[in-house]
Amino acid sequence: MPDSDTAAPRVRFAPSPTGYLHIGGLRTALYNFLFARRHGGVFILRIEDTDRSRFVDDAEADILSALDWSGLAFDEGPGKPGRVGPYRQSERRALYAEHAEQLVRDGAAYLAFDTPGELDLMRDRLATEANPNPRYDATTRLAMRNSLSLGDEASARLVNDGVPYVVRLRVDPGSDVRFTDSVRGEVTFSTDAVDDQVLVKSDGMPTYHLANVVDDHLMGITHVIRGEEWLPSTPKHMLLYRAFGWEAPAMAHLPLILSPAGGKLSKRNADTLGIPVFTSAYREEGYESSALLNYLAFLGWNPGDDREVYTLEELVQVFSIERVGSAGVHFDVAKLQWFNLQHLRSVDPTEIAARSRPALEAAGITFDASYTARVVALLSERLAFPQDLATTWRWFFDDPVSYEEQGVRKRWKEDSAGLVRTLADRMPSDEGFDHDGLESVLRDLAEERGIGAGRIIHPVRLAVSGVTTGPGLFELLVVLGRDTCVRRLVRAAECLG
RNA sequence: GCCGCGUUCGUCUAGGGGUCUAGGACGCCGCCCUUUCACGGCGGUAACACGGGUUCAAAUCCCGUACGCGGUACCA
Repeated sequence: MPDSDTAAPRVRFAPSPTGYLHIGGLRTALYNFLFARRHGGVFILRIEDTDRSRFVDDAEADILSALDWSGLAFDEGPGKPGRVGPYRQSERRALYAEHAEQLVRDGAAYLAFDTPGELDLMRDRLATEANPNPRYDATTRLAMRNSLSLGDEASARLVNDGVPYVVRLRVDPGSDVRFTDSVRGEVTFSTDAVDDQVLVKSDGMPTYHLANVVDDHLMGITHVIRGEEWLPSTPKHMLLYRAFGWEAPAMAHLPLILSPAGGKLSKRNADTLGIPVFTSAYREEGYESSALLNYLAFLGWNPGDDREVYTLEELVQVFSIERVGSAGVHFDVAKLQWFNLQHLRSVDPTEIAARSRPALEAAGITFDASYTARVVALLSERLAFPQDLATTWRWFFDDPVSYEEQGVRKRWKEDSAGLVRTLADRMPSDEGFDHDGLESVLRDLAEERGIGAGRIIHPVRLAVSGVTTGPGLFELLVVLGRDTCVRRLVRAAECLG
């Protein structure tokens, strides 16, 4: 329906299966998704697997499952055929070859026979302090082995002899390439600074530059939304569109996600700071996908008002590419965790309980769905992650094995053991074992002894939980149940004296 | 080195010439909730990189410098 409307945008997320889905990649996918949904357009997933030397076998499966987990459903892509497939570049080789041939015929590209060794030699020869990275361009190409320097007959002979070659874009210096970027405005590059980019590698595979332009055109992509690392190669793409005589899609280059330590978020400078770089790790750490997406959406974009907590559906309603910022953004786990807390609040306790099961069982706790759900409900907004039940809140499942030292020093007095024992003796029977019943028993005891309620409340909390923090005392006692409470009170009285 | 992009509290940001003694959120700190608390309420800390212009008026426009980031591959 939307794809039959020519006015509807078509966007794509085009990851390379050279690794698992990076968190920055997820954000790029998210912005593409939001843009497509916001404008009633089509969101396409395209696998850019043209680098067979860096190909990772299960990367595509990881990308697919990460997208599925986060709810970024694509309309067309591998396993979801559309009219412009296939959606894996390795399955589109013939298309690139045809187009590369066309460029060569038109004189916009040429054949180059230089071996990797020869290229190194050229760079070594030409490299100076002032120019450490010599380019293969108009200033150097005539000194190299290509169809321009050798002539058509000579190069045809080489091709016939089976000499490997690449196809390079012929970039004419002396002009400017100008385009409007939706997030940065007008951007200009001089063709003097653009090299004769390789379009087809000697293994016959296209490079990203060729494949991306050919596919975006053939797939009817109207808006290219990608990371800023692509900005410097955009002039090459523009030159290609021009050479093919095609209209270029609108461009939007997203600010990069930076590590708090500086630089792109990578395994090296992020993992060590506790910031996972792969999407799957966020799932494993117990994040809500909606919270991750919410956080990612706000990394480089904001709706312009003070509201920050949004579901994916709500983000679709307010997203606009114009409000995307242009400066690099630092990843902040603390804020992500806050978003997670916000999102977890709206998840049903039964569901959270179910999700905590693996962690509880790994901790040796026998899973009890209804009891766990009651604990979750009691903890409500205090619970940051389902698996925290097995750590921070473990005492809801196992008797405390120790008592927080500082808490004992501060709250456990000479009379505590006696008070706790007395309370254990007076624990109401099953019918009276509720919030009010417990409170009156405790307060009566305080009054009887002529002491403040806190004198009993604090030791009791310590006795049953081992710590000094948690939900309201009476509510938690009710959840723990009479037998557990009595047992823990008596035990604490013995241990702490 | 060269090319490009960027620069408002520690972080994410609002701001698009006067309403800015710069607002919000996270974090942090304090107080309150006389039962706790990582919850909640209240309050606080903290920023327009620097230098020149333009203008009656600049965080907002222009130039330069510094700094950061990206690119500079037969990787994407």
